[in-house]
Amino acid sequence: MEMSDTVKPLTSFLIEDILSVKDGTISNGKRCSQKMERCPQWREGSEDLSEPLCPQGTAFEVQTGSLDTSCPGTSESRSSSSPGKQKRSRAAFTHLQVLELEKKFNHQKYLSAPERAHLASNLRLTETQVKIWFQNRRYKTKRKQQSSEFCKDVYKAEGLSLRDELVQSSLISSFCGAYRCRPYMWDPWGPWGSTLW
DNA sequence: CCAGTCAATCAGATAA
DNA sequence: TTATCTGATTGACTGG
Repeated sequence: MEMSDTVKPLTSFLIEDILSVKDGTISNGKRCSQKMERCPQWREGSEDLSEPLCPQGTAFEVQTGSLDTSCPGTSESRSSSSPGKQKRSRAAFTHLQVLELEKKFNHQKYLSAPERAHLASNLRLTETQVKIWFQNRRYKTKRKQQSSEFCKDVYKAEGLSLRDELVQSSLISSFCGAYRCRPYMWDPWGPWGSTLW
């Protein structure tokens, strides 16, 4: 189960991938191209943050009404079923939004309220979305770091040498098995590895 | 009390 | 269909 490094994640969080998008040429943008289909606002070569950036079908549309509703959500039919229990919606941030969020996160892991508000308005996101994004981002980063440290510790504790291929492979496979449901915890290249520039 | 954080989990979207 | 990614939710905790 190779992770992000040998086979890059589909939604690339690699800053090099993200940055390579400038001039509108997406290096590996399978997923991006699909997002583009779903979001007419995302156009190639669009670096202008003044234009509408619309997360898709976010629940915050309902909560705040602050988002540009001109962009259709992915699950506009969600209101059609079970009136009592609203189906959870999931925004699909545009590539540009993620790019800017990543750039900001690269500089600072925590945002003050004014900074968050500014970024949110720049990206046409709600402050809550920006807050949650940073929250998730920090947590994911931390888990990655912890998993790699755990991996190192296992090798140390077991006194394994790299020659012990048999033991090594079984250890790795058991580790991978243990984290099958948490693939982001597996990063053989280190805590900040390739996902963190 | 409120707003923020982390940690864990849920669940939608999509690639394989 | 399954695996993966990731935005959103929840709950416990903290500081002002």
